[in-house]
Amino acid sequence: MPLEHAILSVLNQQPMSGYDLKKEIDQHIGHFWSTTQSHIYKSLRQLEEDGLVSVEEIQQANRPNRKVYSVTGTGRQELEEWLKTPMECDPVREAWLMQVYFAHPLDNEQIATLFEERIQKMKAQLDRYRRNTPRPADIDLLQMENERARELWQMTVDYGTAYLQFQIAWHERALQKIKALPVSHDDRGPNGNQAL
Amino acid sequence: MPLEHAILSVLNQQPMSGYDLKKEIDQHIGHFWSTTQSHIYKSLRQLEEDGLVSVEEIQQANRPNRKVYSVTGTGRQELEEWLKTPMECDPVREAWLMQVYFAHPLDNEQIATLFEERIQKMKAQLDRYRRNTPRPADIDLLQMENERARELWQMTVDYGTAYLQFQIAWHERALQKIKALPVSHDDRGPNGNQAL
DNA sequence: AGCGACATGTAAGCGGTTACATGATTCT
DNA sequence: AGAATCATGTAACCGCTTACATGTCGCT
Repeated sequence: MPLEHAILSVLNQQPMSGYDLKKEIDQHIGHFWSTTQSHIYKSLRQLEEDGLVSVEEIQQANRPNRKVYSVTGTGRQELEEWLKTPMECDPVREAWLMQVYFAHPLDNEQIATLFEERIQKMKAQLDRYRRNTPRPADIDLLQMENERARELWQMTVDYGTAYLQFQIAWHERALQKIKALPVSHDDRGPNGNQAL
Repeated sequence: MPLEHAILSVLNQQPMSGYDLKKEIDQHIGHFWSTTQSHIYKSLRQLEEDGLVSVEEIQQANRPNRKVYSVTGTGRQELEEWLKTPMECDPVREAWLMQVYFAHPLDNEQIATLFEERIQKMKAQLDRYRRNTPRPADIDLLQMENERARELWQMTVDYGTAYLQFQIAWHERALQKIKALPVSHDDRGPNGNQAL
């Protein structure tokens, strides 16, 4: 469903093929929503079935034909309604917290290492994020129609850094707590973890 | 996969049935990992197929038989390896950011409303979260073997509040930016949104 | 009489990913 | 010669959810 709305939104700005959609989506919202070719083609088929988009096949010499999709009237209605309906706030759901909760058979250093490695990974991720998302100077290259669009886009970029910084900060605070944890009474020295 | 490891971890503390697992999981990690009966039964079957757990069917008079699952040797090995391997940091992925990015055809007040409604929802969510997760006083009721386990559990609870607070704070900052956004040049007064 | 706890599951669907298939053209 | 770009998809799987099916017991 999320992808279908993204597709609808992009097509509303400009009709295009599945192939183009992939590039457009990667470029504009890829920093918070990755996707795949096959999923796009699948969603496109669904959208067509539901009458939200229409296709025009364009003959091409020397390369595969293109299927150019446009939003229909119904599609535009659906899009408008989606845009105006605030999204649900998903409940907290973090698989890695399982590891924290179930870590009690490990000794403090082992748990600390787990956190340190995650912190390293997240810092690397933040670095990559900053390198890969275009900065204000490059924005003109992604030709955005207006100032408004550019600022909204910038907000989505900022969310990513803010989120990663939050994660890193939380993990660093958590790491301090781990180090101050009472020593496991399961701990029998270097050969611990008898609970496993 | 995440659920399977949670099951393995719980069973490692104490063999039990699928029915009991559901309650145990809800109680202990439900604040960051919701699940369903059917998913548990399915995972249990998978774990058995993979030889990570074994079953013992217990005859009961006057009520359905129970199938009590225990972790096997292989299961314990798998569990240990999982516990010591730091989890991946998933890339940012937030469907609601789509709405932010694609909101440019709406006028400022409409976007602001979207944010305000989300903020309200998240505050309600935070309230519920605080009410529903047991506080330190109640912890003894969930009999946790030791101080260590209790503190790790507390960390997972704290993550939830920290996360929701972060979200709310980000949205509030974003709301201010929205209000300062240049007026849409699509804006034709009260009957705006000609781009839709 | 009706509901919730006890206890097991199946079937279908959802949104998504991974791997694979095809085949011409252009760039290095 | 080999890789990237253009352009379409299919099939199988993943983790998970929703809805449904079955049946007893004890409480109100």
